[in-house]
Amino acid sequence: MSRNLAFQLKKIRQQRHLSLDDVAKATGVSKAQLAQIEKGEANPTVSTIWKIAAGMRISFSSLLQSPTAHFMKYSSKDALHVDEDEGRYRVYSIIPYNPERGWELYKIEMEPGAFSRSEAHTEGVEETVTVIQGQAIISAGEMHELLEEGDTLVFSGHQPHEYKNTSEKLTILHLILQYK
Amino acid sequence: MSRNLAFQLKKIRQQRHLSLDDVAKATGVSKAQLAQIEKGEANPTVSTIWKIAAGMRISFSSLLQSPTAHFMKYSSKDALHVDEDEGRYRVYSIIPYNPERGWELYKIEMEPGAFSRSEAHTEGVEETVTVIQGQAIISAGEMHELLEEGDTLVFSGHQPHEYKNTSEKLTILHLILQYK
DNA sequence: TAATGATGTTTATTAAAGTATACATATGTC
DNA sequence: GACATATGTATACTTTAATAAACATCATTA
Repeated sequence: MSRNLAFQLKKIRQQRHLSLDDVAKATGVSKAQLAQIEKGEANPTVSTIWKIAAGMRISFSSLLQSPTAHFMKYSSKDALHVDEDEGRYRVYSIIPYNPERGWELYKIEMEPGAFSRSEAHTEGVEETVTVIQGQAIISAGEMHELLEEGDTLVFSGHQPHEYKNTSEKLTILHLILQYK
Repeated sequence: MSRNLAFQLKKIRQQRHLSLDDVAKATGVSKAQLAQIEKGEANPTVSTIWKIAAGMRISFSSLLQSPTAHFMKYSSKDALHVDEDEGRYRVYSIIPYNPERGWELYKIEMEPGAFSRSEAHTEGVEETVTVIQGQAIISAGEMHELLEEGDTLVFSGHQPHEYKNTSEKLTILHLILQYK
């Protein structure tokens, strides 16, 4: 996060051939703090960000947006997980939510017969479920669907919904939660 | 600025029927701090904003954007002004730059014969000049234009440009500076 | 009516953001 | 080579963001 700021500020400053003193004068933010920010070692307040954006005549987005390409590994070893249905329904967070991205990815393991029910999420949540292995019945509101290996279902999460493993083997799902 | 945050956070929290304790648990930000933020009495750090956005599953923009309608008076009495050409060329800031808006508005007063030259601004600046009273010659790069009362000229500010009052009376301009 | 629980506010403390100053390092210039 | 200027870095200090815990307020229920 402060990485973005660090990168963007330094980039803009150098594009304009300005020194830290120049920026300090233009924005009213101290040189020391600007240096910290550019090194990604600072955690500035909104008022500081405002002063920088205003002084540099740029928008927030151009300050906060991530540089460009990512190359980021999420290890399954680090994946947090939550159990339901007495440990027979297990949810692993693969990619956690990120305000820039707007969605998150889970892996779900369901023992034979395992079951989970979710209350309606907040408005504007869309669920995308893919069956990696096994099969499952997904219900949302009045709708029901049997999904087999390779099948994917998309539905609105703002209604109560259920996941059930109807097969005799372990079922594995990938679940993408997209927030409006 | 923290006004926006205050408004949006409270709105989202209430829409979802959550208490401050709920949000504190979901975001990892203390209840006291959340209360301060909602009252607009806080100046949170980016990491705090990140925690709120991530925990609430919302984007930055939805947290930082201004509520809706404004109703804001900028008094000419408060307008900062800068003089050039020995006080015969006067610039008044009417609406200061604001990162959300992306542009700013100036009033310029030029005594007869008054003159001002600007070096090239940073890339992506667009100037829009309207003659309120009198007349002026605007030059930008190789181009020249005589503007009379009611005329407006739009040009890129990333080249050296000049303003000159060629009339016998006080000339008044409105200048909008739009940043990319 | 007292008690319980849930919610927001206030207060005291700690951790860190922000500033100002001095320091180091380079790059000319006489 | 000494001096001056400009630029980024490190240090000491002040202010304040953030936390945790106690407190106030209100509703619901026994």
